[in-house]
Amino acid sequence: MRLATWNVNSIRTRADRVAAFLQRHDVDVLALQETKCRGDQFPEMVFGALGYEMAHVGHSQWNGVAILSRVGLDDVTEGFPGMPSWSSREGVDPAPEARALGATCGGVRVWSLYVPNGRSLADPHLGYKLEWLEALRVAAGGWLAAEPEAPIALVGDWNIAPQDDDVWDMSVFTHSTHVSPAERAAFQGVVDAGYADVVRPLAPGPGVYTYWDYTQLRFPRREGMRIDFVLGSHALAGRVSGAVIDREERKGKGASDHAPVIVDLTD
DNA sequence: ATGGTAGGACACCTA
Repeated sequence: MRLATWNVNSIRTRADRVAAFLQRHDVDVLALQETKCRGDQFPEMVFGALGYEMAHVGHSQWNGVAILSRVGLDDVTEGFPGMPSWSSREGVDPAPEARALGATCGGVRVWSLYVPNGRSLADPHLGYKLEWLEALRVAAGGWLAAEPEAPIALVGDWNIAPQDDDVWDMSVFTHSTHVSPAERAAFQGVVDAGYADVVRPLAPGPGVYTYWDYTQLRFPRREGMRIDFVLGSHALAGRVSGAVIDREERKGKGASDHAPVIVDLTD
């Protein structure tokens, strides 16, 4: 089974590109983030024609996650138990949730995750991000406590660069989110709950990234960040036979600012 | 301290 994750930055703008990607790589399951459309706007026909079932949770403007699968799509769940809601906070404008979608595909429990962007170290969104990750740690730890050998993949845009090598220049990030000790500890918390980064051993850094800002020629200058991850439970990690970050997808006009991450699993 | 570019409900916010 071939599993991929991609922050697509608008599924409507890039539906054809995603379709071509699915075919080029022979992908079985694709988790998408930042679909940026309502449920009724999702281009279902494009992917249905290719034999994929899909589930998606959307919003008019931001966020939005989806899972496409041609190996079954069962037990679809919006959000994880305990997932905090930004809009429940007082004194701040409601922001869209639509950040987590789970489904069982080909026997693997797949979660497409779009971790909140902390915006800046002083912004209350960073507190929300940490709260969200803590709730994920608790939920994901609970799944393994109940079933230690469950094959579970937590995939998506984590908005965290866990290691210094995951950004092109640490000095640029000294007072920024994505690299703060608190965010890195939150990421490590999920790892400690029983989920390993299954891509890094097969695509080690430095200089290996999944995201390049659209501005300032970051991509041609190779100034990127590794912030998209496939974290796998013990049972899932033991089945990983390959991993690729498809840097080619960041090239050319009409590219997302993120590259897809692809993992091969033995049956 | 700002700007650069790209997305969206588009002249303004978010990434």
